[in-house]
Amino acid sequence: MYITLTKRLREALVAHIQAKYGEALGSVVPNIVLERPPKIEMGEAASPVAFELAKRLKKAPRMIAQEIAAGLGTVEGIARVEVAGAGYLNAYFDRGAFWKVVIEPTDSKSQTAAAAKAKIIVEHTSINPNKAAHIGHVRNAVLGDTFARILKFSRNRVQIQNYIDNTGVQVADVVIGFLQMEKRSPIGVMQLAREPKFDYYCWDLYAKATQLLAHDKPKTEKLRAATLKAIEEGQGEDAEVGQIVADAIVDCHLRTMARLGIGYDLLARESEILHLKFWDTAFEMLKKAGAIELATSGKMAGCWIMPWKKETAEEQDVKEKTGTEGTEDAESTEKGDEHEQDKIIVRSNGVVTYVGKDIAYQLWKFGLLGKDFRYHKWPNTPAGETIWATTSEAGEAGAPNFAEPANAVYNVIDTRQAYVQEVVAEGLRRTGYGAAAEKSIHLSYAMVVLTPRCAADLGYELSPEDARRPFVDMSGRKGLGVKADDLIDKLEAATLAEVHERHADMGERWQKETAHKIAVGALRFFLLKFTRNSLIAFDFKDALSFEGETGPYCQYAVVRIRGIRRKGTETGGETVTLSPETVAAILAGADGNDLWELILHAGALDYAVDAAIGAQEPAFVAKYTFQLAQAFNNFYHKHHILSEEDSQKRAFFLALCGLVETQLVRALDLLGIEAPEKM
RNA sequence: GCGCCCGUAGCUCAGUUGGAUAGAGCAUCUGCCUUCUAAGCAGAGGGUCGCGUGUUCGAAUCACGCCGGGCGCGCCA
Repeated sequence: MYITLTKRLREALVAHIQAKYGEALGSVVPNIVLERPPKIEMGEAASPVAFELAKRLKKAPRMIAQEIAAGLGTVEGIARVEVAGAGYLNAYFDRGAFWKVVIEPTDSKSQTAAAAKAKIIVEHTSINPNKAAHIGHVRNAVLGDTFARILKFSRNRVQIQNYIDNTGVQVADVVIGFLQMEKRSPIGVMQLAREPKFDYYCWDLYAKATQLLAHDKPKTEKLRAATLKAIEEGQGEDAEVGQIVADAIVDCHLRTMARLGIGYDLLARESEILHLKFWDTAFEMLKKAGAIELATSGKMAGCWIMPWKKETAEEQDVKEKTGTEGTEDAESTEKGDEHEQDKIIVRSNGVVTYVGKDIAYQLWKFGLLGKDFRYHKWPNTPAGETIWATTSEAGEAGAPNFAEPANAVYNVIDTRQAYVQEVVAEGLRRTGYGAAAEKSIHLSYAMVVLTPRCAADLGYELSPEDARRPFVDMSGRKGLGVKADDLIDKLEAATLAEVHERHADMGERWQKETAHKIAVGALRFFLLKFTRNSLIAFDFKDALSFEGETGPYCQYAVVRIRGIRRKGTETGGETVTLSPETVAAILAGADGNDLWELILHAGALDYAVDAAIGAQEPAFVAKYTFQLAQAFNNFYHKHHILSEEDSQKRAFFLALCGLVETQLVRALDLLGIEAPEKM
């Protein structure tokens, strides 16, 4: 609701300013900034636009503000506009009218509007299927899942894809571990893959394998290359074991993520990108468009590369005109070789790199490749879920239209891959799809790292240099990291102990379910409260905290409301109808400010969601949720709802509780958090 | 060396695109459970927004330069 009013106000201001000062301003449209004033006494929305106009009109800002305030006329839902300070325009909402809109249950007509919106793809998780998921992977999945929920809330049609690199080096290393180091047969691996915690087994094996492979480089390079080639081509025991490992690990990842309420629509597998010749098609497109070229000399001779220079289009124009392009003698430039940043797309042995495959995949997402996968239902999905996967065998009927071109694609990938992601987008651009390149959005985030102390707690011996550093990277190769399932287990144990203490009378199953919800709330909120750019230095103490700015705090506010409403319906059944006048009277003046601020905040979820999408920042919704819970707790302590003497006031309080509950539950749902009935 | 990100309270972080007196949580200290669940609330202390110079009515926010930290730059992904 907040966004509706500010939008209306902005439009009115633009129209009025254009009409009144249009001539003096010429074609310049002033930037109408609307902000929240620091105090509620100053209104709900304010604009400093008069300051900007003052320059052009050569008049005092306060004078201009007064003129605007006087001439603006009425705006629906806004009671009045006042001038404050040196020239601020402060708008005061009609509190009663706001309440009336916000308290009405939202109708279902928004559902029909959803169908009209364009399709958006969110790709997230995309963990190499060769080991257990760690907390860094969970940050990726939680960010992607939450952003997808936010997009859906804003009535977009969202398809969630999880890219499975089942033919990469990481899988190859584990295959080497099983076949060469442990001398297992494919059947032996298959049996092992059915055991619980297969992902944990691979976690250790992968660390061992890379360690061993690092010892004897020349020999292992060959072994690795051969294994990788066999896997890519789908030939022999290597490929067989690779398939077994990748599929089983994907199952593990799906189960882990399902614990956190994270699901997928499609598993897009790299093997199909290869086998269905997606790359071959993309390769032709890139060559035809001149996006890539065959290097004939230098160290990259024989490779297909994408020439790459970090410069803007204008700079390129200048270069073309001045003719500084084409200094081919590499000797003269030596280290500062401008080809140093050229990106290899196809290796000299003819094998395409990850970037190439990703370009093909990205082209497909936008419906530009002219090909499609075949699909089948993924077996062994977690209970209640239907997940489709690509296949190169016969497809299964009933798959959603995955080939429908996306209007926008969000790829949730950590910030270290920013450069490679740029290359992928550039690939689209140079193939002639600039619009798709613009809509190809890298939703980047900083890593989750460990404090040296945390790493020590996990039992890892740090090298002296690592111990001196502020943080330690998690590393699959080193086997260093906080495994997702371990952390969730730990959280569930901690919450269960607490729930048991508080509700010993409840059944065991109920206690476990409640503990689970709280654990998920704690973990998801912990990962979402940081903005994407912020490095998370993981610490068990913070992650296991249930107080303050945490998920359980937000859940607790809902639980309190439910308790009140439960007791309210038990004790008194009197129904009191609230008149708009009564509400307006309650909210009027300074006495009503606190209540009004709570209502205002409850009605500003749309604004938070809008800002979150605009900035691609799920943390905004987490912040909103916490603040709403905080505002409610404040209200809760100030007013005793059920013992309120005035029946009109009590009815209002109860209605307000209902409003806050609705909005909190919605906001929490966007974060993938469910509030329990009691906790 | 080049490129990207960051530097805000003791610690961990917000700060919605340049706005009014810089905010939370944790930690510390002081109060509040016979009243709707204390996973809570109220209050206190704690700041040269890394440093400097600019841009302008106005800068934590923008530009440039330093200082300090992280990441990326492989025929890995």
